Amino acid sequence: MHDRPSPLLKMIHRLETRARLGEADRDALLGLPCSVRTLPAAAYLVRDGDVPENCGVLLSGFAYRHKITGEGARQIISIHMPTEFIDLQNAFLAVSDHNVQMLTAAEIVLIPRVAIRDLALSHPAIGRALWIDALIDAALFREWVVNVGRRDSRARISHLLCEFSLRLESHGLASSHRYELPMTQEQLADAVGLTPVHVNRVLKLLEQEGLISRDKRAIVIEDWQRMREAGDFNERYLHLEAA
Amino acid sequence: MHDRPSPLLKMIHRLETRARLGEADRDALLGLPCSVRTLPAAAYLVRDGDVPENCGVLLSGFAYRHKITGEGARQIISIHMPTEFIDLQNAFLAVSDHNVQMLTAAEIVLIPRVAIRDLALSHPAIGRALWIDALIDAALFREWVVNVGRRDSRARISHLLCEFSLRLESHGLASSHRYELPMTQEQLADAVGLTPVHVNRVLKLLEQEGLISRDKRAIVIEDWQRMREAGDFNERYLHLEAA
DNA sequence: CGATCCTTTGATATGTTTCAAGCTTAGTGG
DNA sequence: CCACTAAGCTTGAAACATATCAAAGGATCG
Repeated sequence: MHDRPSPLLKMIHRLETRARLGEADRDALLGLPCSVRTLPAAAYLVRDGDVPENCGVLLSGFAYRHKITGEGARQIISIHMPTEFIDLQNAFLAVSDHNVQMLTAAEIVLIPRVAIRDLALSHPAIGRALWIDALIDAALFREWVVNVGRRDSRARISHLLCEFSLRLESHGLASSHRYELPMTQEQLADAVGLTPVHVNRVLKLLEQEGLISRDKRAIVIEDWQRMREAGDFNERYLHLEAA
Repeated sequence: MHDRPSPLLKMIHRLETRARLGEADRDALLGLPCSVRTLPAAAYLVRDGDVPENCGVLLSGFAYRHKITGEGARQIISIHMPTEFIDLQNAFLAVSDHNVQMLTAAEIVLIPRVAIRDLALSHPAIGRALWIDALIDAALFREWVVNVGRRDSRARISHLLCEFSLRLESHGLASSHRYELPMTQEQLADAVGLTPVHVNRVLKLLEQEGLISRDKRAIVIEDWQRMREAGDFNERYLHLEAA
């Protein structure tokens, strides 16, 4: 008999940076019932109003959450990278209040919501790690409210690009403020509450100012200090030290 | 010897609507070390960058959370009513990423963060109730991102007025869509990402349209159905059934 | 009863959207 | 391997929603 390595290994590793896990905690996590699913870009995992049976962990690729207004406008609410829980709230809330969709082709691990919930409640160290995860999630939402509510277009976009850079680096997926932005300008627009046309103009402007350079969707932040200022960016809300 | 009734009674009662608590859970909550503090309107409880020792529960009055941008603009992020936790995230995250300020004079109960944290991790039923609380908090942030990102001024303000109405009613603090809005138009503006001048004009408009009526800060939503439409309001995100 | 804070109103300025069209790139089938 | 197509990006001109500036009018509270 021979165990395949759990698809959750990397996620567990990330949780260990949040709270020290014991042997029993690790075993419990490894024992979680789960199934891996491969989804193409743009596939929905959860829809607004669904009553999901699972929580998803992103293994590879990028995902995003969004809502559609009555007018048909879309607002992207968060962007997720590998090893992150995409919809932890399903563990405790019955009905989903937003959509979860793939930004790129992606693999996700599905874990029954009750399994996650029971683990969070029965294993203090795991509970703690999940709490931190969920609370950082909420901290990002708060910052996005500010971004979209009180910053002009240049700052909004700069802020998002800064956030993306630091988050990717903290996941070990980029360095030197250089990365591949996995979204179209239309999606970018929906993340910052602007039109795609205007996003295009602002990106061009940032490039002219020498703050960034672009090649297709590859972004290089050429001057991190000035970019931080342009985006009114302060990484405190990312709570990177909690990781 | 004679115990004074715990100031936390109402909050505990609210938690019981989230998860069934046993005798031991209730005792643990009642045994929580805590102190009551009375704060005047506009007093700060926590400031961005603080490392708070406590979590606050609102006993009476209203509080709000906000952030200030580098340009000096303020964005209000949430508004809190009696029995709610104002800053649960302090239990698990060391440094605060936003300000918590009183909207009106208020009484708050301070509970040491470690006490809350240990309780959340050691008592599954309490943990569950707190999880639901925190996740609903996050659900409101998400809706606010949408509100501020993708709705025009009329819808934004209508949405906020609808949210306020339902939340107050669910707390037993209002009925018939009639309530006292505990904020100035400037604060309203900071909650929806507009200027106070424009908020004023939109309120006037909503009044002319017969959707609301006002007297000082007393609001009556005269036509709930049309107001819901105007605000593109769907209460799903409030997860009222979880209560 | 004066002073301060809030609300209301008008005129003008501006950032962003909307509309429309051309351009580039990547993918697909002949 | 080329031609075709669809998707995304870029650009310009005009329209519009909201901001800004400025000042007057209420309300509230020592």
